[in-house]
Amino acid sequence: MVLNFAINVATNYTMNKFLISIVGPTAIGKTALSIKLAQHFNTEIISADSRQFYKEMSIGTAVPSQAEQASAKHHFIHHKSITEDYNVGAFEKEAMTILNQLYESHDIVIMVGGSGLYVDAVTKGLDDFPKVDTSIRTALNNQLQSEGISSLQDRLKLLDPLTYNSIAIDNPQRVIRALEISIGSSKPYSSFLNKKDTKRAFKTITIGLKAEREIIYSRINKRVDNMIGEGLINEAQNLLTHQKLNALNTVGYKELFNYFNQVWALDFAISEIKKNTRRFAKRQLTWFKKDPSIIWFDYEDELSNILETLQKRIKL
RNA sequence: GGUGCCUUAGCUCAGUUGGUAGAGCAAUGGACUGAAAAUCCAUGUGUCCCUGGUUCGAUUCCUGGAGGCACCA
Repeated sequence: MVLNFAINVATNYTMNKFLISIVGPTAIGKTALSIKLAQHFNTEIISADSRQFYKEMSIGTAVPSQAEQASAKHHFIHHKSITEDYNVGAFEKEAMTILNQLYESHDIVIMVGGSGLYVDAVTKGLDDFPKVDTSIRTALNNQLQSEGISSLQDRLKLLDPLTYNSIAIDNPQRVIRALEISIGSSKPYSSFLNKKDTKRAFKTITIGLKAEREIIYSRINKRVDNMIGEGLINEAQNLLTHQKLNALNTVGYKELFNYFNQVWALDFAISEIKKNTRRFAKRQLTWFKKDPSIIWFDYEDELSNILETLQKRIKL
């Protein structure tokens, strides 16, 4: 205990590495800001966007353009295939590896992304869970199909009453996740929680971009139209054979699959993309709103204002 | 110009045999520890077109008006 205390004091005292994390709803201008900051601080960018990982998707995920990627080095863009299994835990580990490498030659690194869970995985850390066989999840999903959620709930109540009482019990993904860990490890899911006292070797400064809801929504509508103009329909059509993959359970693609499968008219599919993107933005706002450490700026604020705030907090 | 029908939530509409109203969609609020652009939970926001009358009481019935649609001229 005494030793741990001493180490913590020592790391805090010498901490002079910074992660500037940029968050906010989709289509508000995070990418542009991240590149300006990367250029200003002569550093690189970590992307925390759960769909920009996949190299088969570009237009619908609003991946930074070639020019943008040329003006600042990006990590975690197009580094995985949609056919690979990928998740937050793997992302956290890879991100920490890259960050440690970057901090050898940089004092400041930029992170940008709209996936709140992935952002928090880097800044706050996740608990360690044992790896369990994927067949368990498959079996649980089959059980959900054949017997309904209540049979899964009953099972969880037996294996992990603590989790049964604390999670959103109507949410199949939560119930199945808790069950697969409890079954696969023979220990309750809850027994793995809050075990890790995460200490990062860098200090995080989080910048949030905000705008009136109406402005966000009109930017979303415009962006979707632009995506269609840039060839999203063709990009989605080429992925139709993979439509069942989790990576393609993605706004912009799943709606067009309904068009290709002759369930929806094209105009309707496009308006659904807009609607689902609006709802996505709303969920992002809900996530980020509750983090009191975020320093918010209007999407039209001058870069100099943001830099001024950052300079005050960065003491190298 | 005549006749008929319509006007209620952001949209499409239901309804009240007279006691100030409710569905779907849209929207809004929230949750979130390896599916997270995923998944799940909660919420009805209203000059019932205007005016006058009847009535204890009118969004509902009656008079007049406005707007819309259809048909006839």
